[in-house]
Amino acid sequence: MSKQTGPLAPVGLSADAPCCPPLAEQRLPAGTAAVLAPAFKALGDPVRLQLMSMIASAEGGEVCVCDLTPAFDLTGPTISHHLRTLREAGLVDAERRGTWVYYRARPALLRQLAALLTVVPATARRECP
Amino acid sequence: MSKQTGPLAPVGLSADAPCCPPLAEQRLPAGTAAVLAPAFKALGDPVRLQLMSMIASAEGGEVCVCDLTPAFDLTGPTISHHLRTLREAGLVDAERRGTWVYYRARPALLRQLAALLTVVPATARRECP
DNA sequence: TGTCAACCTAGATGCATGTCTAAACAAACG
DNA sequence: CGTTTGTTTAGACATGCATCTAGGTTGACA
Repeated sequence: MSKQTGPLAPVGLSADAPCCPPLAEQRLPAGTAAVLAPAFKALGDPVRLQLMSMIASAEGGEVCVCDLTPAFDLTGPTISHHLRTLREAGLVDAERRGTWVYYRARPALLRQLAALLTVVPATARRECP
Repeated sequence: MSKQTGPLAPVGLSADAPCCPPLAEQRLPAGTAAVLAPAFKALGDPVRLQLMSMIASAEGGEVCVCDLTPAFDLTGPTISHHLRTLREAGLVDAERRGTWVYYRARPALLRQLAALLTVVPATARRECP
């Protein structure tokens, strides 16, 4: 295969569940767990968590790889590998424009993960307006 | 991160940040990433994600291990290993009462992870109090 | 006290992952 | 057309992890 192995894995359920399937409210089906666990796993590395943060918080919504690489004491290929992991998890998206490649976050899946983790304990219920 | 790598690592920053340090708003410091990444990694396995859901959604806030084990096609030791992983990540807490061991969720860290993932798109900015 | 059940620990094994170097590919520039 | 720079792929190596079987610990109960 000359091109890509897993370009933009569409995750399968990001489209129809935009906001709130909370984890603490009912037992997670095995299928959903199998789909979402890889996303958590992708965030389970300090380097990738920082990369994700740098991409998500970037001005204009995107970052050049050339700005990401020098922020770590790692080689270019290693950063590229971590970016690919984030890409295959559906957390980011890449686009080449001329010499440089730009990464941007995919908020749909991020929102889904956040909603899943949202715990609303009965003792101290707290709502965002 | 100069603490211990031990069993119930108190995560070190769960107490003072109750609500909203969003990932997409500023770059995550390396230290914070190193502390939070293990929690995401712990959730990065389908079995543990389901265990976490079963614990967090349990009636009365706790579950007996004897109710968790038969829900999977895995041996007892394997379930115990996964529960230990969740425990060492600070996501759950265990207590022995008589013959059985009960697990309950620790909402502080869960809230922190959820807040971190909260994406605040510029089009619909949303602020917590 | 002895025995049984629930749960955990120890050690082994095969697969996955993080990192590197070397090399390939892509785009710009002389 | 060749060279230089940015980025990804390929392959290798060491470490980590999910799972198992076997054995240990704890508590209840006759």
